Amino acid sequence: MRPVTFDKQKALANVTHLFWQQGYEGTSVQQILDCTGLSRSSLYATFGDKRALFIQSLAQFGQMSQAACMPLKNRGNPREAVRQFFELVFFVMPEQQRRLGCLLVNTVLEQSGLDDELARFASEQLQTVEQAFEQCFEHAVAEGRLEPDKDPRLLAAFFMTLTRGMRVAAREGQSEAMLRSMVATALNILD
Amino acid sequence: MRPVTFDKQKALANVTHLFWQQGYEGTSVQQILDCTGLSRSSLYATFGDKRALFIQSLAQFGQMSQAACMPLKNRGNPREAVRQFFELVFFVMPEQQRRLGCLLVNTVLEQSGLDDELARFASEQLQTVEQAFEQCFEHAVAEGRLEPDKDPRLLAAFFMTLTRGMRVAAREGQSEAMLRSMVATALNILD
DNA sequence: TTACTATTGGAACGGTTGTTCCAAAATAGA
DNA sequence: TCTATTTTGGAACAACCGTTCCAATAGTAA
Repeated sequence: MRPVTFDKQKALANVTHLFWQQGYEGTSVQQILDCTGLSRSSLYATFGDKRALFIQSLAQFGQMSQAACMPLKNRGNPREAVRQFFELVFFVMPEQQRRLGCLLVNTVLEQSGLDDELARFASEQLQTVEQAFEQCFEHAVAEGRLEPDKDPRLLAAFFMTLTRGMRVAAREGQSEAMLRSMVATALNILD
Repeated sequence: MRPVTFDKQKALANVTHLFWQQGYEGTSVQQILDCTGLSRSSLYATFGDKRALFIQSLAQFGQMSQAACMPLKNRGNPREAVRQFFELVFFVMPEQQRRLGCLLVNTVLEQSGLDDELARFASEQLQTVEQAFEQCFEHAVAEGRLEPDKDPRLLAAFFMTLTRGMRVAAREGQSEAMLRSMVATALNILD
């Protein structure tokens, strides 16, 4: 048997980055071949067609998003947990990468009404992050770190929506300083 | 001379609605012909090519967005002005329309990195709305309706980013009740 | 070295894209 | 009614889309 000569994971990462920049419809199979160095046959053999490949990219990106939820799972000051979440999602990466926004958000907007299955898949990944927020706040209320009149579900939706908005703003080129200020402003909601 | 038999404004409105649903790349010229009833020749004669037509759609949508800023221009309680803005942008229309999100936001995400000129044009329309927010808060501070330690520019960016996020959430199918709650939560920032 | 098998490169496919062009149709003015 | 002018319908275009297929290649095991 002849062995595969390319790194599947690395190829997928490159493709994900391409989809992240240009979206699903904006990326052609030819560009995918160029950026991975794969041949058409190899691409279809290892990943299936373009749509299947895109789903794998969404899944990979979703896992990265999950990783950014880690601070929300540490018990402690919820305000600090949320701050660290935004730090991970927006400010750890270089500006060039922050300007791409979020592949999941981009996909929801691009594919709603066109391929609702893709849009729903992306949306589900985002909801997982929202659940991490919600659990963080639930624990905080239970442990007295958050006033009991705060609604964990509403707060989670609020911060998730702010995240979505900041992803859009980042793609519009909003400055890091302004993004940081908005986080600081929003954190007052928790007091 | 032979007169034109169709209503140009109505045709543009139909096209705008189509772009709003499906995006720029997701909409084919054939679909545009079907939804307007125009022939290829008439379309190209009156609107130019697809890209030029899309720009006209963006401009039309931008004007609608400006109209929603009216409450921000009335002197009075800024909190009430902001509340009315969200009322106009999200809750006056039927759910079916709210679920489309915002053509400008959709375009920013779709076209950044592909056709930066289109993305910038859409982004500029959004910034005009942000300026309306900023002037509203500036006046409010000057007239003592808002505490002087509030930064109008930051508050404007914050509410604009919340709007962007809510537009995404609306396209994801977020309920009206939840969207209303998020507005109520955000308004606390002004206290 | 030989035979086998999975991988690979590239040609070829039908379909759709946006755009152009031209002849036919239709109306206003004379 | 006749002419002039513009709109209109539809054919035709080249370019690109995603996908399939097949023969050549290359590495492995015997």
